[in-house]
Amino acid sequence: MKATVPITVASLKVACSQCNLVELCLPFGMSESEIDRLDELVGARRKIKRQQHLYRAGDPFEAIYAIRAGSFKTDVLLEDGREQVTGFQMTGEMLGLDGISTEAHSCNAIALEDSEVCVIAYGKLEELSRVVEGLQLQFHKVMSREIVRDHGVMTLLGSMRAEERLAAFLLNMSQRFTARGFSPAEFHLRMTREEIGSYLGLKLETVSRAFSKFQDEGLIAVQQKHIRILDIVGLKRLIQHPSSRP
Amino acid sequence: MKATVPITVASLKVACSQCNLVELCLPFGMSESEIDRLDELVGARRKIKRQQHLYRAGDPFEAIYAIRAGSFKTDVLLEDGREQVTGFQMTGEMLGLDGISTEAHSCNAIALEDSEVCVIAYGKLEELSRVVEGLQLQFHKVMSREIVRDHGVMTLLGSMRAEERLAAFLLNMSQRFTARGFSPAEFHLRMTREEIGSYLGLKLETVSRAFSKFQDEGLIAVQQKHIRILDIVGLKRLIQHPSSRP
DNA sequence: ATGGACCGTTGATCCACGTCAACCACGAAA
DNA sequence: TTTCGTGGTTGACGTGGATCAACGGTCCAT
Repeated sequence: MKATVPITVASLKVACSQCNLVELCLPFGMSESEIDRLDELVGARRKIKRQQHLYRAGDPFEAIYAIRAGSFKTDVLLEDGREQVTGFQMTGEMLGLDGISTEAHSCNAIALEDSEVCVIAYGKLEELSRVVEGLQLQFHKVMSREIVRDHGVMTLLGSMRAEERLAAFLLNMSQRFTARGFSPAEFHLRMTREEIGSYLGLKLETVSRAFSKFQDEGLIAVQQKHIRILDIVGLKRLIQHPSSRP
Repeated sequence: MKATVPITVASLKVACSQCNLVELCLPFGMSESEIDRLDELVGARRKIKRQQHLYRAGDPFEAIYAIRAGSFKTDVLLEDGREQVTGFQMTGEMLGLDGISTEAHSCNAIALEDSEVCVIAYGKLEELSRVVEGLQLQFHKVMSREIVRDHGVMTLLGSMRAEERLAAFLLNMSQRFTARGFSPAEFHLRMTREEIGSYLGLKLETVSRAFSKFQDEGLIAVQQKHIRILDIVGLKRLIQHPSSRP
């Protein structure tokens, strides 16, 4: 049951086994020995400056990326110039899964701040996941989670009103910051109101107004991109018991 | 490089190698010999009557399903009773991928007509895709395609107006019927206006009105669930050059 | 054939959010 | 420090689609 995969030792500190994101990233749930094998997977790291593209729609697909530091947005541009943000990604999350289906990326990935990603050659991932069972399962789970997440966004866009959407967004951010060891109640958004609006299917003015309203109601404190959640329960209530719905 | 997987010969006619959906379904792009190996994958078939559930949100995840005949919708129910249809699936398409991530299904799958699915035990799929490379790649592509499709729906929900959404929906249906050897211009919808509305983030009245408007404009002919597309180009134009946008 | 449930259509009205516009806050560059 | 540009806030107003309501067609089950 020994693997015969050639072990190209990757440069020292790149190792998954030494990365503190192990619990969020692809190696999650894998055994120590399995994770050791992963170290050959991450070929290189790549730094992306704020506002720069990691990849663009149409680029040939070669690798997926794990965010090591920083954050990104993914978006789709329509012919007539409209932009739809399809997601925000933070450390430990994967980028590029959309490219597998057609062997070309179907959206743009843009850094929201200076960031760094681990480059995972897709061919290598396929190869290794044939021998490391834990990797195969975890990779499938990562893809599946993306599908579930997208269904959540579809629900939000299809059946919630503006304030519910923003409340859901804030709670989601809070939960993801928490998972990364940051405060659940206080965080810094890396994206603009316009980007939030695009993601939530709203105009930036509507986002801004909803932030102000939440502040007036004592649910949060907003100062530009800095958010403090004062009443988590209140926000949750907003989603479950929409104010005025028959 | 021979596989040591136990070959449990599945009952005769169930075989993928004899299924005319090979070009749409999981075996797409695989070699003859690879497809032969698939036959052990499909453990059984299951018939689902109209309006019955194939699985429900919360059900433990054990298998994914390939639609052999009929069609389905998937939906998510919110606490307060709102329903969001997350997709419509036709023959050859896969169901249940959402369940991998948490090992429980996250949505409901309901037959829109009397249908039949191939049951693909997930454990077996994992096992077999470790030895049959074509299967591994194709499975990843299927999942990735689902992600891309969802991004398309998010774009539709987040940045298109009612008539654009419906036009996009009709063109998508037309394209999928075509891929199955049916007419691109004439087909029978299996879902209600309310289900279409839920999927598109609109109320059923709005869907109905948009259908009528398209008919008045000579783009389509509607008679209940029967649709005839009279002007495909006109529908496409509707999406690319939204009528009244600054 | 006939009654009834469900589905679809259409009209009148309402309101949540988009649009347009003015202004303000902050950070980077000079 | 001033200036400039980008991003955020707020107000006034307009509108696309939701809501409410009435009615019509189709398909079953009896």
